[in-house]
Amino acid sequence: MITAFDIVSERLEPHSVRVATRKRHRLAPAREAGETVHVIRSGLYLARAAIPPERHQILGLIHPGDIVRGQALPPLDGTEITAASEQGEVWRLRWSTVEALTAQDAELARHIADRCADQAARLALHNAIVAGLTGDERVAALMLELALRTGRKTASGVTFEMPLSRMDIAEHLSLNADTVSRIVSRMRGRQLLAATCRDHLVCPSLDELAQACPLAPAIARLHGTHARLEPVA
Amino acid sequence: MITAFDIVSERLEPHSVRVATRKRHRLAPAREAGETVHVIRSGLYLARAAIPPERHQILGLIHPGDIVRGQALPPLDGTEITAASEQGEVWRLRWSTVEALTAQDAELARHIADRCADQAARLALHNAIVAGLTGDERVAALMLELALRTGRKTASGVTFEMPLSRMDIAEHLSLNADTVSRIVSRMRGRQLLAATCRDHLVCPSLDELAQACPLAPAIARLHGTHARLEPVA
DNA sequence: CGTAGATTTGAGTTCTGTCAAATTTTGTGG
DNA sequence: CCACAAAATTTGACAGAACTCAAATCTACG
Repeated sequence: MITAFDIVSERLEPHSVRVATRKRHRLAPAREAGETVHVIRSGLYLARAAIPPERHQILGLIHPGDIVRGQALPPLDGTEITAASEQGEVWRLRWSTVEALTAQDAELARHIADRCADQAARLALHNAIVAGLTGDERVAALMLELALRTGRKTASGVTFEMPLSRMDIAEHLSLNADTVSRIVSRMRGRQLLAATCRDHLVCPSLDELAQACPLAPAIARLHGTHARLEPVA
Repeated sequence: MITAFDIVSERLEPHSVRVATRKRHRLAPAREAGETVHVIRSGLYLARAAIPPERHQILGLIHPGDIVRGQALPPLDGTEITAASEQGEVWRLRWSTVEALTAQDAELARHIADRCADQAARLALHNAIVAGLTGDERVAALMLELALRTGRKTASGVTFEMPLSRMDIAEHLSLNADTVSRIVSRMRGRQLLAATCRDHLVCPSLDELAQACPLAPAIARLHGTHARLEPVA
């Protein structure tokens, strides 16, 4: 099956610079002169910014398939994209190149516009999550998102990578690292989550996790019920 | 001077349905089948959604010039656009129409893509504001945004329309209506704001208001230092 | 002028943040 | 492979900001 991801990849690849990243690798997007686009191929990334004085804020999670142009990031100091996963790959190119290509290729233009709209919807949903839910519900939302995106069905439940530190989670969900720790402990106690090795979690039941988050249906619709999670036929 | 707004308007007008709105008028965007686009001509609008059970959340403020396609809103129940201003005008058309037009017109495509990127940047900035600032700072951020967008220089300072109720502000900033009331009272006490008639506020000094919000520079960059606010030459 | 709705304000509660100490994990060198 | 230092996480005690509930005002409008 040819996906939108494939089409975008095929068209942009010849004009892209491949960047292999390791954890904490930082990409510096340009907003204006020589505006850049980053196309995420694999791995999880974070858009972050500094809030004066001495604070950091995660603006959003960036997943494979996402297309991030510099102008779509706010003009905050220290705005950058950092790799959360141990390894990942990003393609970098200039927005002017993308403009030239989409002017010739309506299909590409459509896929890129759709991608940007989806990402805007995710940002808005994240607004709703942070603004409208309790700490516990927010953490459940994040776990659900990662489980749906990267989880794999195993004997004990859905196993997924958790590349974010407590501090990252806190900055993403507008909580405190200590509070996040408490909430995760509580969730382990309620059997909503279990740790396997470090950096990996198991969710025994996605349904129960979804119960813990009022906005779970919307998260599922935007992050997809991944094929890997379906019972094997 | 021909602005991007003019170009977009000129091209889309023949294909649009004009909608004149009054306060609390609700527009229902379609996400999928017959996906809609709303082009804001005048007035302030709110994107809102319901959070089960019995809660509402404002996803973002929508200003004149903004282009809102259905797919850029999250798939939450009760997602809609409501008019905040007493009167406003919106043009409604189908996204498929916009796609057909942009395929023929690279300039239009560029302006629309830029607009969507700016709006994404605003969403991300709003994330940072709600997630990273105190209640007082958030309210200052909102007041600054509205003052920059719609303010006019008068003898006593910058006068601007405040079409949002305390409840709206609370839902937008993730606070409680009572708390918003307290914060605004405190700001009046500190001379950061004063009320003229109902629905209108005066800010004696935008600089002092900006001092009260750590992210003021980014807000100013995204919402512009409006010409009306410049001292008359 | 009177009523319905919005706003303001007070009192008490709860959740989360702050700080500090204990514990676990990770990375490095022997 | 083990020991040790550095970093991250967990947990407790306390403080503070924001929420809830309720009553008092204020405003809009018929």
